[in-house]
Amino acid sequence: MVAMEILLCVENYDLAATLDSGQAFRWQKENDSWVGIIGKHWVRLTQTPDGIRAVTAAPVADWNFLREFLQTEIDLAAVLKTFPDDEPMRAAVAACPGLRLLKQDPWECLASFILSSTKQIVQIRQIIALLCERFGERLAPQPPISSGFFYAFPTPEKIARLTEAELRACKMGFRAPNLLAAARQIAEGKFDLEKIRRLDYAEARAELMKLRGVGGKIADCVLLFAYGFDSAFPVDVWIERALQQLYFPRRRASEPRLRLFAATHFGPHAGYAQQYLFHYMRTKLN
DNA sequence: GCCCAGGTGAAGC
DNA sequence: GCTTCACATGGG
Repeated sequence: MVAMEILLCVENYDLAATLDSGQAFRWQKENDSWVGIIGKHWVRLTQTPDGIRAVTAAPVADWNFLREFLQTEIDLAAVLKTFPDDEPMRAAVAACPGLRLLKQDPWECLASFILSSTKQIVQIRQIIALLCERFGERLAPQPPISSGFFYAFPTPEKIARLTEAELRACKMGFRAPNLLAAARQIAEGKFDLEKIRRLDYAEARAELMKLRGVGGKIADCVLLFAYGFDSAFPVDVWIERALQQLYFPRRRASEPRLRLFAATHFGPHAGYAQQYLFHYMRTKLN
């Protein structure tokens, strides 16, 4: 039914933690709600006792874009059961039992994580906000009951036509040429983001790593947050610290060694486990 | 000023 | 294989 509002019934879904856990960078808290853009849809999300209430700025005929993005159909309890039964995982899950993985647009996710390297999450948000304001499509009509304007994430074609200087002006520093090169390859049809879906995990990872500025960590983020490869296990400074402290407290393990451990220890949904550990490390007091 | 941030790539052993 | 370094920029 065409409507501007829907209630997605879902249990065990921590909306705030999910939208604010460093997998997506464009969601803003407004009072008790979260406002963001999915594709060209302006959306306001609110956690309710029954699930998640969504309000849009324009009538929507097919709400699957939202179910897909939020991954509300995932049986989280079944995923959690596959986690190893050890003390660190128990603590990480207990700290935030409704944490979920989103399924984002591949280009937005890839571009965002190209911009993420050696940046704090707050700053990644600032860079992406600037990029969208300057080069993203202005979304009309202006959304109700909300402040400011909203923009779509700029397309590869749009970014491909920019200069490196215009990108650097968005404070992205040495990441600018990497984003520009990726956008140009995609816009010119030399790199196919859709093809990634048809590859297995190892092939898909290798394919993404052909892009300048995309190493194993960023490739894993994109595979996990946009393509749904649950086995992808991004190892960043936080996760490296977590694995080192929680699983190898006495001896130092190299990054390849940690990746090997992660691939075998956390099971088929290692990526979910990774998100719990990441959130746990970033939120716990110590 | 100093150190660090959801890293990567190149260069050195 | 492992270690070190440059790379922009801003926050604590």
